[in-house]
Amino acid sequence: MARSDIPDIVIGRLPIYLRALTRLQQDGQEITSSHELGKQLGISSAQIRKDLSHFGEFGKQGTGYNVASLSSALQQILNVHHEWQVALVGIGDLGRALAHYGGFAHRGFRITHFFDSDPHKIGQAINGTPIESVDSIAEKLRRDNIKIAMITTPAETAQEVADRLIEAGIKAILNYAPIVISVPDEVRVQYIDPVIGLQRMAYYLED
Amino acid sequence: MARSDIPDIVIGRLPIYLRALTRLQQDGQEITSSHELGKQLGISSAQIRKDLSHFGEFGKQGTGYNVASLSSALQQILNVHHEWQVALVGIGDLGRALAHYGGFAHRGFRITHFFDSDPHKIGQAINGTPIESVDSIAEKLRRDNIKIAMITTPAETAQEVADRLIEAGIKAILNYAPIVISVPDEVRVQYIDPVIGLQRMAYYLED
DNA sequence: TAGATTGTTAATCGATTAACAATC
DNA sequence: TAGATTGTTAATCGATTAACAATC
Repeated sequence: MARSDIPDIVIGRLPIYLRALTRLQQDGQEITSSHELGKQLGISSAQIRKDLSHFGEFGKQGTGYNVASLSSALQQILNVHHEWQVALVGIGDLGRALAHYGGFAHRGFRITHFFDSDPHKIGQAINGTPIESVDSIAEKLRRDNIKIAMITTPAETAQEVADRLIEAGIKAILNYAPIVISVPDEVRVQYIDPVIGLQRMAYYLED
Repeated sequence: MARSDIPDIVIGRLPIYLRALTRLQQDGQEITSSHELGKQLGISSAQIRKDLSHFGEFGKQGTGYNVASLSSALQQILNVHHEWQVALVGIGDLGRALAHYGGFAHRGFRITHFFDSDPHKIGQAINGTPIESVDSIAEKLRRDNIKIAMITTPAETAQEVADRLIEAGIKAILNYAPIVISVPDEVRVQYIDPVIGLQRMAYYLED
């Protein structure tokens, strides 16, 4: 089945499955089933089987799935079986926290490029790598063929930064700035805004 | 229409609308339309009108919506017209970054309680408020009637922390730990894991 | 009045789930 | 063999969109 024929909502669940499988693997569990996974994730077993069926047959009737091989298959499908280098723009508290976050390493990503516009920050080292000027984004990212970037600037500069990243050939942006950015069709954007999640839950709270 | 009759997916878009309206308001724009909002957000105008229609009539034919009053209406609907106090458990780099983040203040939330299990951190002040022991979660959150919490601990302790929070009467959890936690039906959980977003986008990248 | 935009209906589209034959 | 679980089909369910009367 062609890459573009598979619903994006299915793609969105694959990383969740992968995360759960990795955890099972760490716990030393060798076999699992769509029922067990579903119960753990709050997803129906039928949905898990249907989702996986878009990509092939990974299970064994009567038994279930081998945790290691399904995990490995999902890594291949998601393109995270090797490590992507990632650029980070905006070195504030959040940017630094992400730079120090150990959770990227074994899940397919490593932040290798840091950019900021503040002359006081440029030249400072993070994880041994110097922070560079946003003016050099195009040059550096093209040189190293970087395809993924994270934006952790204030909302006011996020669109401008996005424009520079796109000019530099970036194809995937994780945007922490609380604003929707406009990008060409071939560039993907994911958003992280904690307040969106909080407000969504506040709706259901008694006041 | 009753609270529970409205699809959660609709609720999930309201904070996006509110965020865009707040921005328009800051820019001094007084009137907008479902078409303008939709174009900005990448959502169809029909969907925006349909979503809003669950809650009443907020526009004027031929004109559109008054930015200030629609914004205010959405704040009321979402229950963020007053400020919620929020507890934060896990004071690592990410916890500190959230504690210093200025973006909660005018969107309905303020972090007022900090917890950690590390004796070296307990007693330290953040924003003038001391970090307290996770052992005092139940006591402190019940005393102050806190309903919302954020978890920024490692995955290993997230479920245990969630259990404590639920025991303390918390009804909404924003979970930054990369693990699905199990909670009773009356408790809502939202997840933030940057790697999930990165992996989802990696699928579409050429390798 | 002419133009624009809402709120709403009905049609379309797509996602989820129930059920089961196949089979380990 | 009996029990369990997959992969898949068809039915159900729900969400999105097109279209338009109402009306500012």
